[in-house]
Amino acid sequence: MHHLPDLADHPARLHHGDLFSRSALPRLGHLEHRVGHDPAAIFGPPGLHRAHGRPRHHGRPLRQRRNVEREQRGGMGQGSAQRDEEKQRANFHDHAGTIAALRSGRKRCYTRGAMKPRLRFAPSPTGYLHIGGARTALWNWLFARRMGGTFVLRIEDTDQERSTPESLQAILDGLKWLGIDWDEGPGKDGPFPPYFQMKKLARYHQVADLLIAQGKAYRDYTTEEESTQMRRDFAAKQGLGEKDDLRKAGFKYSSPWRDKTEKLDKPHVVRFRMQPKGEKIGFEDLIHGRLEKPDDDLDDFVLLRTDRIPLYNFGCVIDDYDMQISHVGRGQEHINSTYSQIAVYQALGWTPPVFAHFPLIMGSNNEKLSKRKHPEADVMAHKRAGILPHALLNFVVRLGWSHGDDELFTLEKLIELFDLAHVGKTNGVWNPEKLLSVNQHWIKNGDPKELACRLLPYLQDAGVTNAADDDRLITAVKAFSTRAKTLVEMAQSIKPYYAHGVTLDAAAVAKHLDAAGKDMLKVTKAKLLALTEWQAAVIDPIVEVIATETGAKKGAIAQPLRVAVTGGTTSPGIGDTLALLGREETMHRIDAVLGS
RNA sequence: GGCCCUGUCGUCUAGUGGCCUAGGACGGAGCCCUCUCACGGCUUAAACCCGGGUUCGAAUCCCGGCAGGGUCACCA
Repeated sequence: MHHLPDLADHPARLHHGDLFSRSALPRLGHLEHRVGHDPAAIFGPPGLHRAHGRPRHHGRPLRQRRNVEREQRGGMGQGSAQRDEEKQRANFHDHAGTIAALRSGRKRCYTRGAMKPRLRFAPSPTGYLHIGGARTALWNWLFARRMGGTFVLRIEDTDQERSTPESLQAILDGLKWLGIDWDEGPGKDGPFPPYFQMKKLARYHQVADLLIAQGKAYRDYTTEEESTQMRRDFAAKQGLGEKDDLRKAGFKYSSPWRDKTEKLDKPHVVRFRMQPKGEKIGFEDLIHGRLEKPDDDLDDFVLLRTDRIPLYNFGCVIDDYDMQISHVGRGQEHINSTYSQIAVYQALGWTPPVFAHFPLIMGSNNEKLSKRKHPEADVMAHKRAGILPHALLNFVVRLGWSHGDDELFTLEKLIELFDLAHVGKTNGVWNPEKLLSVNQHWIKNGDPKELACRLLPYLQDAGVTNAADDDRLITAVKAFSTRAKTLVEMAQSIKPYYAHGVTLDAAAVAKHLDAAGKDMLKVTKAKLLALTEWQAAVIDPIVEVIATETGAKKGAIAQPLRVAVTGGTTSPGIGDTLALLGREETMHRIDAVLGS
């Protein structure tokens, strides 16, 4: 069991003692006196999502659709309960209007007035920042930035077994490295704290009690032994063995406490009391359109564990509501849990946010990219491998999203161009070669000065201690910017230029430094000695001059020199190479070969 | 197995009924440039899962197969 401490800079102005204060959670003030009453009185009229403040723009097709629904249900005006439901449905369908607007490129509904979208990234601190999580964060962040909305970081630390402070730090570090910042969250006070789920347990309990009071949830006192016994009984009846998967046989848990209301002084979980009407339950997804399934397919899932800690499907709903999240963008693996969450929203009379379920990122084996099977799933592993943060962002943003034939984007361009309408539906496979080529592009086209700064730590790691963030390094970066796919590679390439002397490659020597090669080297040396300046621009012509004077091929001149000063047959242009080395070191290496 | 989602070159993708003889990018092959290695430029091979419909016309709409993925916890 771990306990997550506050971040050093997290204001943490909320303690359990003031959890119910007005300033902290406005609605909770009334809640205390009104448990058991109509939720509308506590939470405001159903169907009015506070994030938007007022009903949305009513598009004509939608109105028509609603009218059809009304007719099907036999007209309107049958009492307030039904009107509320009507209202709620109407508002619910307004999301479809938003979606239509968004998909058709009309973003006015967000840029005009107070309707700024609020998005969030809600990782659980149970490991490093995952590449899939990073893309989810990026897309949400990009959308928020583009629309002038708010990006919230919420920590879902309710898994007490696996959550660790180290993981939290790792995730924060990963986001920081990528340059994804947040407007509200750890270390950034916002209007709807706290941003750690473990700090608002009382809120979840309160909502759970409300649901129980309304018969929409129940206390389930079934012990673990009893439930395993139920499974065993089922297996026995079906003639299944211990190892058979009960799900495949259609096992469905059914609690004996489902319809009971007594409150016992015994440990229990709180379960949602699913009340299927034999209808479809579903939602409009920004990416997939209408998504639905039969409501009797859902079971009585757990809201609160025995230790009173909420489970994902519960905490998530309450937080998204409390934080007034307007759009939930998350991975496709959450589609099936969304149906359960919709049921909670409906039970509470809350309008759900707009959902967007992103395609998954798959490993080369075409399985969901996982931390265990795919080392490349770790964002920071790419930092260690010498990938530029922006290159990783550029690569990952295109995995499932497109802007015509464009592939390379600056961050500014992404903020300008990113939209959910062009997020695709199909899972994508992680392609390391492409990442490398994107990285190379930004190494090639990045600011050499910035690159030099970034390169320094990699040089340190490579054992180069005498490099500094100066003109020489910038020259080196320029010389190798078209020759390195990663910063690690670049550091390796640059390393020999910061050493004294060089190890000669035997094959290279045999090929280029035979007697003739050495003779040519002497000629070249004499020309170099005569130089008053030491720059690529004056060194390069020497090869040309010797070639015309002696009639030798340029290769016969440059290669012996190259082998002598670099030890091998490949390097940047000979002028750049010598300039980088400096006159003194160049002469030292030539003399070492000529033996004088 | 139930339910849910998805099928365009090997991979990422463009494509929203005629601009498609299906475009771009990575990777592959080849050529050019060239003092080496790169960069760059050019060329090239490579895909609409299958079968039915709707339509004058389908990669695009509908249905059925098939295939892949996801999900079925007191994880998130």
